[in-house]
Amino acid sequence: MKDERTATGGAVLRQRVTEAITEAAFAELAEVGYARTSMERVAKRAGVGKAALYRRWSSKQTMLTELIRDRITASLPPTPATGVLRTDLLALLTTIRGQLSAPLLTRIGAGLLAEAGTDAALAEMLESVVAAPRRAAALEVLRGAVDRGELPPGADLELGIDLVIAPLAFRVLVTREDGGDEYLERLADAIEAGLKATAR
Amino acid sequence: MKDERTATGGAVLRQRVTEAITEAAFAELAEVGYARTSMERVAKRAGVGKAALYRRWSSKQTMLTELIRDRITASLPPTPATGVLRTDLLALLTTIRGQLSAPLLTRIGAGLLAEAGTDAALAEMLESVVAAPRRAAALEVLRGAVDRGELPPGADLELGIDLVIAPLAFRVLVTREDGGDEYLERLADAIEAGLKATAR
Amino acid sequence: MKDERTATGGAVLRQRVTEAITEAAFAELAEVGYARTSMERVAKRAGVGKAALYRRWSSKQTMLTELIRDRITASLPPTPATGVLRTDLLALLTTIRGQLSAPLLTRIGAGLLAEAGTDAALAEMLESVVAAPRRAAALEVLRGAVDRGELPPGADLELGIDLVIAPLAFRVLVTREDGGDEYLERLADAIEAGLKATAR
Amino acid sequence: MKDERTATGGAVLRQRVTEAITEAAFAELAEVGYARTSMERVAKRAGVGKAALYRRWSSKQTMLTELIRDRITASLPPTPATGVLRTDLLALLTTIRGQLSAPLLTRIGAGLLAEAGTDAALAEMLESVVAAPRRAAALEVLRGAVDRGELPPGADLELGIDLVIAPLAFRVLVTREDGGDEYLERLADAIEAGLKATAR
DNA sequence: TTCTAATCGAGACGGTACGTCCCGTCTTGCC
DNA sequence: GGCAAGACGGGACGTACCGTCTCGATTAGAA
Repeated sequence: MKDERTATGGAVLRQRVTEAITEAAFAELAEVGYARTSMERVAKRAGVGKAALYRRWSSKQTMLTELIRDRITASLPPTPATGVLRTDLLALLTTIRGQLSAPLLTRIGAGLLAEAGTDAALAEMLESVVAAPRRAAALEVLRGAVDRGELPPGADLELGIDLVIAPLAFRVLVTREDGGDEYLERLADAIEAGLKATAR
Repeated sequence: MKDERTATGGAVLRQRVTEAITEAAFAELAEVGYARTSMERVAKRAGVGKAALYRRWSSKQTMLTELIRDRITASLPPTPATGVLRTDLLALLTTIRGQLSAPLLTRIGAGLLAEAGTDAALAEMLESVVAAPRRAAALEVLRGAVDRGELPPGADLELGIDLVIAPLAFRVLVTREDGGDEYLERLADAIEAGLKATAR
Repeated sequence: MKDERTATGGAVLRQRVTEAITEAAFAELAEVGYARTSMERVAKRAGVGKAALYRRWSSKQTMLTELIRDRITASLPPTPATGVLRTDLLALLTTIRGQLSAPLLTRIGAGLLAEAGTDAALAEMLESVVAAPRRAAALEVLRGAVDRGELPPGADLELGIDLVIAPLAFRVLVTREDGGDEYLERLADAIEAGLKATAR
Repeated sequence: MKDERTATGGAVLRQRVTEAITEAAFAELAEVGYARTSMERVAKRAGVGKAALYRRWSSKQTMLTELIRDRITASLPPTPATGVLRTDLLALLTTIRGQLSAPLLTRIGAGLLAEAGTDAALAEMLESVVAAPRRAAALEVLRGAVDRGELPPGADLELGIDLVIAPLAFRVLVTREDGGDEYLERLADAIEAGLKATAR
């Protein structure tokens, strides 16, 4: 996160310590979840003083938010462009399903969302890092289909985005079923057909 | 929930106290959210000893889970049966949107879900009290449409349920946009057309 | 210290806990001294939560100050009244020497005095509980001698008080020699003769 | 103390840095007292890195002990020798009073003494630098009086030393009254008369 | 004058203690 | 026996220093 040096001489947060903390924090998150992760245990586990944590982040919330954001940011979805809507949709749905199914996310996803209700900075982060890129990818896929004439010009692409993301996210994160390949295929079919019906 | 008398003696949990606690708890939930609601503050706010809380519920989780469950249970969605799929869907979507938009739910919804990741009892409660009835209502609407021939016999009704619930929930709880009437209409159109495309 | 009950029902600081803390605190004082005594260790040693300490005293300083004050207050010097100045002086000096030599006092006396430099409440406490009673006892002894004609009417009794207390305190607390019986006798002689020389 | 050059290279502890630290340390001592003086604040105040302090002294105790010792050493009392006991005593008492009244000493005196209880090196320093020279001066004054026949040969000069130092120290450092000139005169009278009475 | 090694400011490091807040349990005396 | 009040042991929070260590920049004696 930081680690860029200051103007003159001066101390700098050490990469090794940051890495040890990061590793310990994710291990705790995986073991006890977002709410029960404690700074004290993270520090102990990383073999580090509590101050090393607070030198990097101003609070527990900030630390977890930032660590998770960085990890999520590292896995942006590519935008498929096969030239066929159904194929593009399937590829996108498969990618998103894979990212949502990551053990970390299923473990802490809801906790993050909950925290976002209180913490505007976290909410903004989730929007910009998690939601926006996926909405953008979905929008691009749909817009391509409109350009190629696979979807009518008046199709409600905003609704289309919701259809791409919401049912899958719901299934994986809330219902905690995995959404098998067949599910994805039928979802892709439904999205395509459904969107055609939304043209003004 | 309780307030049934115990076996011996004449002592019974007093209704007035239970009500004061309930009121205070929801007030705290609304003000500070699920995670930051503390038993200490609820007791103080209710003008009640902490023991009065623990006499009724075994833990903070249990108390909040139970209180919220009772409140949610009180607002089960009716199953519309107008004889026309699109009308039924619109009615159902409107009802669900109304319930999801309740200030309490937007405030603590994600927190509940997060806690459910750790707390199996809460997860089970949410499934049985929140999800199942709404899935059942959606299923009944869709099944009626199949019976009337509005949907083909092979339509994937499980996916249909997701389409009814997920995009709307996502919009209201995550995106925090309200999903206006026009959104509901297009969504209803997309569900109907989409489901027709899922027949084997 | 406290332990008097509040008006209605209500919790009360438990005597047993207070005693355990007191015992642990004096044990720590004896082992590591005033400055290095820590609340954390006192609590651990007493088998008590830190909060139990802070419920009784608002800070470490306050706790130690109050505990020590109470212990000191319990040992007020009696005022000897044998009718002979030299005998009275010897008795008083012996008593004071005994109290100053208590292991606790030699261990923490200077620390208390140091803290008093910063802490006006402590300073006032030391003055009223430690100094004033001893000054009063000395003054009474000397005034009796004036009344009986053993000392001239113009003798400087304020100086007399200093002569009774200071050399002995200095020897025991600073020089850390004990001031044997012979020392006390010569000191008594010097005080008597010295005071006679201060009459205007 | 230091500032002598090392074997190789050109590096030497820089005088300017040492001076800045010294000045900052005494400023902190004066402001917050012995116990609350922190290395961190001294370094910051001196515009110096913490390492600069630890390069010169091995610990906070050592640093403060050494700095204070050097400052005290600079103000040894001269031994008056007027040929008349009472005059010598008055001169000595006046000098000692002046030194004890120095703002620094009244601020940190008790703290030093307290620390000396734990820290043998500090205790030894105080004895050799503070106490011993003053005892020696007092002893020389008294011995001269014995030689001149102003005091009997058997007079208890050890007690005499206590009488010179203790009441005055007590008044200035503990009672925090100043001991006016009249007090010194009566004290001198009392010492002279008192000592005459201690001859075997 | 150039080289070179220790000192410099800055502050991160692992630790220990501070004083606070909340958990879920326990105790007290009133009703 | 329920009740209000709140003390209890325990654990985590975020802060302040301790004495040590790490950086790159400075500085002054030796070559």
